Amino acid sequence: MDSSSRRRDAISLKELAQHLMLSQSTVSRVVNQSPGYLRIAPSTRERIMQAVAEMNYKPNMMAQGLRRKRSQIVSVIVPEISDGYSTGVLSGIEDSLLLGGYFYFVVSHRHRPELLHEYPSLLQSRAVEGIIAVDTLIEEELSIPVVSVSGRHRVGSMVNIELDHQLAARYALEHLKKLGHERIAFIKGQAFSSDTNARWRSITKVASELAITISPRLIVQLEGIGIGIEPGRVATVTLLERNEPFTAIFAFNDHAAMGAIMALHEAGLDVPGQVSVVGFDDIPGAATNNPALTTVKQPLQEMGRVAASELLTILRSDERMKTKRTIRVLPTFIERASTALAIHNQEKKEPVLFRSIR
Amino acid sequence: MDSSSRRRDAISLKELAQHLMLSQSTVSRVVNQSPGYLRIAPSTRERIMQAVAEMNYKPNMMAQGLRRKRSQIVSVIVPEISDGYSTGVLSGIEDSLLLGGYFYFVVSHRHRPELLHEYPSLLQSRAVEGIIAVDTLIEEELSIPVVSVSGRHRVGSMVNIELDHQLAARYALEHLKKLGHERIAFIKGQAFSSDTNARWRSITKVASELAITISPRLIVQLEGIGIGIEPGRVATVTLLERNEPFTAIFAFNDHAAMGAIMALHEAGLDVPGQVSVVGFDDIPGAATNNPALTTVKQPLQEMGRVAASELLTILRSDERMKTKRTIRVLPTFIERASTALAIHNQEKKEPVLFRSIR
DNA sequence: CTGAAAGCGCTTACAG
DNA sequence: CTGAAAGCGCTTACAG
Repeated sequence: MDSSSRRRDAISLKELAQHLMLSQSTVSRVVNQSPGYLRIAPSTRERIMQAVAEMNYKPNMMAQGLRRKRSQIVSVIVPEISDGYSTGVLSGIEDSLLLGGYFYFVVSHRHRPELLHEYPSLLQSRAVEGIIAVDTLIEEELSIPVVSVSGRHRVGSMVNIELDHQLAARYALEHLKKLGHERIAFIKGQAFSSDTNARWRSITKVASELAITISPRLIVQLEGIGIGIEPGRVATVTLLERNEPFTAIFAFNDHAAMGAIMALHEAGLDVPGQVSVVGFDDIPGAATNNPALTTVKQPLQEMGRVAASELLTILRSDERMKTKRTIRVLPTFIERASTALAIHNQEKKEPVLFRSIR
Repeated sequence: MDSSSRRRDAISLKELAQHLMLSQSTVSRVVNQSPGYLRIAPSTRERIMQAVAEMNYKPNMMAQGLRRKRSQIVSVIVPEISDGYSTGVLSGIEDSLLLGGYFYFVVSHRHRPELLHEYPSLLQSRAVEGIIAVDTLIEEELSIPVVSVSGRHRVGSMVNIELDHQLAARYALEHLKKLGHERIAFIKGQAFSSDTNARWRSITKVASELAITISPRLIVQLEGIGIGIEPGRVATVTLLERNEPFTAIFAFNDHAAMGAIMALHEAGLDVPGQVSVVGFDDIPGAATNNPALTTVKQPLQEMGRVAASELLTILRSDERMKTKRTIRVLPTFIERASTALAIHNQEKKEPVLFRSIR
């Protein structure tokens, strides 16, 4: 039986100290390299470090946390964990957090108000040191720092990681304009989605700069907390029923774009032959979608990484009440197969008119 | 300023007791409804409960954990968090766990051996009470219970949640057989994937029952820890280079199936016109893939839910060293657009021969 | 019916 | 250079 397969239960500082015939204080100091650590005799340090390794001593984080009043835990709160968006951000968060010696809880609220309300206090009772809110708006004022990823917070939130929505809108709109699209339909985000308004403002601004007219009859909005592509499909059906001609759709996110494409297909329309569709996010399924999605890519992992390292910075600096600030990250634009030249370009300056589906 | 917007810091049991002019013992007993709770005067109980609500008392879980030697935390370990598979399971896990009053850490090892080795002891030092291992093989023997989702464990693991691989193989193979496919290619899972062997055994077994011959030259295997569809694409390129005729591919998972379709397209082959492709898992992108994937669906959420509730059961029963057991869950079969009648059916009993791609 | 006391496993002034 | 002691916020025998 080699030492790696032998299983001992955790050993305590007290036992370790006894074994070494030293006080807990001394052992604790060298284990943690705490101030005063250097004043301890090198030979003693040596002995201690050796015993730590041999006996596989690991401090009990609950005791440590209780004493130091730091749990070394943060929490990430997302709308829905089985969603490409949250998941990309989470992956980036993990990178930064573990390097900093923190673990994280993840909780998802699924847009249920009770959960959204309960979680902060539940987490507080868990002595969580900070919160990263992904695409969710924290209403209550918390006594721990929160950094949010694309969710502007009235209160609490110290740092906001936000996409440069203006650049995003410019990418998409210039692309469509270059392809000759003039009648562009828009699928706005759900009212509860924290990005919805910021994104929409940028779109209208950029549209006017580019002299693109937005017809109110070509604006639809995602509704319901349904996950997946269904909300986008429904919105597009509504759009088609309005019987207002358009040659392109700019969707709030990739799911909505996929749903739009499904509705378009169901209505017998070709994408991108008759209608071009631009998505947003570049979630994993975007590239393999039918057709592959042209989309504005958010650097999700990077956003997570930045969020986590900002939170750690706040936690390390004792003055918790820093000034609020926003960190802007840049989108990129991915051209794939769901966009093409507007049809009236090849024919005669006249957008296609769709008959109502029903 | 109403009471909901006023922010107080956490109040301790001691302070609460002082305020009530009672001992901590008494207050603790009623807060926790611990044994002896009923012997306390109803009027006292009343007073305490009221104060708890008013002063918003929440026990400090670190102190509670230290004392009770229970952290009320478990950990989920997955290969990669931004992956449809893990994510589906996680979503189910959350449901059960939060109901039981547990929070969970999630860590992803990304197939890096150091991480795989380090995490168990890191988690142990965090006083995690149990581990749910998703598609990952824990090598070391742990002193805490682990339940695994589709990963057979030599050691440690108490409960295994496993798909009925035989039924899965039967679904896929019968489907292909019915469509007239006789020369079926197989993309096996990566060597490190814990499902690979079990699945393959079931496939060979069912194939022989159905009198389907598996040609060794039509077997390829996913390689590398690459994420996404690339490994499947590469494997399929290899397959095509072998120049051995086939009319269908049964892929290890949906990602691989998508990669296979990409490689097939690149080689100028139509799916499902010339080659049918069956996937596995039914991840979110499967339905919107081009073409939409016919696939064996794993009940991922259910698997997560069951895993979590089994773990909670073990944690609640003190006799930790229960007998090992396996819980089998059932797949379903989803027919979509990536499979069709074999070509030799329409023509003359002769499978298409592909020329080498290079 | 209720309380005083010990102790979970640590850290950290304070002292020498 | 090192140690004794207090205390973080709880729970739980033990006692009355």
